[in-house]
Amino acid sequence: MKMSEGVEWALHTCVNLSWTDPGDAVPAARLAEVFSLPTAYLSKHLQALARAGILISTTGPRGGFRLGRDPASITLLDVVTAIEGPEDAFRCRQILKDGPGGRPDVDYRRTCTISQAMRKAELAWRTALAEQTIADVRRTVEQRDPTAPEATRERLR
Amino acid sequence: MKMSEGVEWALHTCVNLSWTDPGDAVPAARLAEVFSLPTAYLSKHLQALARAGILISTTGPRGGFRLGRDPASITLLDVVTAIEGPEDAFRCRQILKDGPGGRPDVDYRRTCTISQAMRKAELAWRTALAEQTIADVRRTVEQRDPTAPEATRERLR
DNA sequence: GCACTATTACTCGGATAGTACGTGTCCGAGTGGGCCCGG
DNA sequence: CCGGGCCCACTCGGACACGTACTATCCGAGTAATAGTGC
Repeated sequence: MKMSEGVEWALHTCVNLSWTDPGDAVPAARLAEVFSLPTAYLSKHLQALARAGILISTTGPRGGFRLGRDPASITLLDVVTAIEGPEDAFRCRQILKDGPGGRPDVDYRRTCTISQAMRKAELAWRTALAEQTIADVRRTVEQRDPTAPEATRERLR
Repeated sequence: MKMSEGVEWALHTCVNLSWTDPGDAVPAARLAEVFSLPTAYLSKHLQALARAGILISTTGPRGGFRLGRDPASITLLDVVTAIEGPEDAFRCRQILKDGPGGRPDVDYRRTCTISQAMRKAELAWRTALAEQTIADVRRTVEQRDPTAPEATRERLR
């Protein structure tokens, strides 16, 4: 069970973008060079964020990516879901259907006790992610390093 | 981010084994045919459970797998960790090291704010898994289908 | 000086290879039971 | 009848292919700024 490292890239990028002027778009190449990331691959992940409405992409000169809405309304769950997709990590294959007494018309993803237990845990995970926003992260970073906003802002200019 | 389906197999198998006599071992082939699973592949996962001490394996005639300890002391987290490994789904690659002001001697897996936020969520997930045991699942199943214990017991004889 | 237009450089976007991990399978080592033989 | 030893079938365990999903890259479509031109 491995999460795409694109999630890490996406989160850092969103925080960085939250320090720029809301109207200004930053090209993927600029965002990538901050962490020495492969530009094209980061771009691929940013496209996913754009499809989810987290970012807004603009083509042409002076184009690039900018935040699609207020950082306080972008949860970590939003970003993770945009990159990883909406499916749960634990997929109930409903093996009870192939077992004794298995009914083809029953949705064991809901009725199977084990499936329920695993879904309960994943719900706790998703809840914890949904409780934290990009704005929360940004605020914590600023408290630890007050120079970060201006430095990042200058770097992405 | 996809969890191995071996987790599902392992959990069902552990519950089934909890209904058999503690002293009796059940071969992997018998355990597999209950859900029409590929024997060799299930066996591979059961080996992992045995290495973790969740199951005890016995070779030779009348051999097989049996629970290594009381079902009440086997948490879902134990099983998941045995199959999936101890690593977190989110692996901080410490991209801050390659960013501006990155220090090579700093462990950003602990200091990075984003890493901390993701770890917080995974901790919630692990906690939820650790709160549920094989005995809990077994009890719920028995309440819904009182015939399950004896039926399974007979099937694995 | 100003408006319009054609050019041009810039950016995203999806289509295309490479790689690692999860999936699936097989055969050999080891073990315990059961049968045979002798006492 | 009983004990011991040998044989054999059974089971796990690790080593070996296959498929899928993540990683990485490239080139083309579209766009907006810009420079040039005519009025």
